[in-house]
Amino acid sequence: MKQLKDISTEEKIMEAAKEVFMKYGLYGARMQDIADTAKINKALLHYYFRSKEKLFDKVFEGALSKYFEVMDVFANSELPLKKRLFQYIDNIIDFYSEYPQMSMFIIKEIGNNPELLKEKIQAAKKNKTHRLIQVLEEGMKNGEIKKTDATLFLINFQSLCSFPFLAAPMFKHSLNAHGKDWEKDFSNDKLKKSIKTFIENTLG
Amino acid sequence: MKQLKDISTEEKIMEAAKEVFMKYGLYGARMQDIADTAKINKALLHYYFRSKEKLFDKVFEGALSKYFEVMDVFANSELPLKKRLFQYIDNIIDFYSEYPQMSMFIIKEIGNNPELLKEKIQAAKKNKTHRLIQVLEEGMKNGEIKKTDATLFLINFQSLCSFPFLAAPMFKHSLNAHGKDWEKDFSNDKLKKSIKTFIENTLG
DNA sequence: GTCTATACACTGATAGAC
DNA sequence: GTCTATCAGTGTATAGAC
Repeated sequence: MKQLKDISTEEKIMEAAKEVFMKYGLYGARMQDIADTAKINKALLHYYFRSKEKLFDKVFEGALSKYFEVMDVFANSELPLKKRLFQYIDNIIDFYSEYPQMSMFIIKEIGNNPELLKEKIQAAKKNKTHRLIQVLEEGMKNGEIKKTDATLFLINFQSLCSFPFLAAPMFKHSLNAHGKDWEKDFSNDKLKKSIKTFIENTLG
Repeated sequence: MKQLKDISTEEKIMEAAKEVFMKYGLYGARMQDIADTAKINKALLHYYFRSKEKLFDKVFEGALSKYFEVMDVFANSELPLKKRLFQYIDNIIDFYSEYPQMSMFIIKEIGNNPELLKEKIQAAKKNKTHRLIQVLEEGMKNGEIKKTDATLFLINFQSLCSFPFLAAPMFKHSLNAHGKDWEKDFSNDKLKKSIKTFIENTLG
């Protein structure tokens, strides 16, 4: 059984590692930077996690499962399909709001090391995205929603949910630089509503 | 006046630098990696561009202006507003198709160094996004398009155009892993059409 | 302009005191 | 478990031959 003290330091490291790895990626991140952020010594990083790669793996694994665990709520529900989609929108937007860099981090690291990470992704994602497409196609078959390209719908759907948080820094600079106020113009509720409208228009 | 030989090597470096910087970012990229990619010696990098930072600046500047220059086509045209939007969609999708990492690169680097890059972004973007919002709001005023939140529309619009290319590696793995064929299921034309449908539904 | 050799700082990682 | 000191390897950058 772990002691409270152990958890504290280990989790301090994990939190710091998450922050730094998400910002700079595997190769760009510096162990010193992680240690400073966690307010501990560099050597402790190697004491808890043997190497940079191992620490990164832990962070990446955690990010992946959190990322896809939101999809469970959607897949397991017994609500009507469109209600499930709406609920999923609420959940995923709230999730991104809390972890704005999550999506970017996963995409970027997968893009850089596709082979290395393949198994992890598949393990975490199994029965997630796949099930969503399946459910969509079933819903189209039995007439619950309008017929459309399920894959393309999924892409558009994920785009609308994810990109605003990825590109927030850019939007912020761009809008603020021209007198517009991002904090005022953008809100999670507005975004949710607009994505729901997209669903209504696309799936009827 | 530059000689042809000079341009050749300098551009070889720029191409290689673009590739490596986009993949790993400013801090993750290695000069050796850039030199290898350009098939030249490491010392030559410093001969043409004095430092890593200076080389990065050149790459980032080029990326930014290319990224926003696509918007010019939109802003300067005298076509009806919706036709301009449709033309912009065609252009930006073709552009991302050629430079899939461009959007990610800019977003990521702006996110990491907001202060450092502020002026460059503003210089490159001036009268671009701003003008687009302006044009949209004018179009709503004179009844050419349906009234809606211009900022939120812009976010959704950019999301639909950019994210599919950012997340392509993830989508690819996810779909291929479950029997679906990304290369078959996804095409630029399908994406263009779906975004145009979004425009129709949103702006009437 | 292009290469080799090298200076010098920084990085991940380990040893050893406490 | 936590720290300081330190090593080997790699990184950016420069000097100098051709």
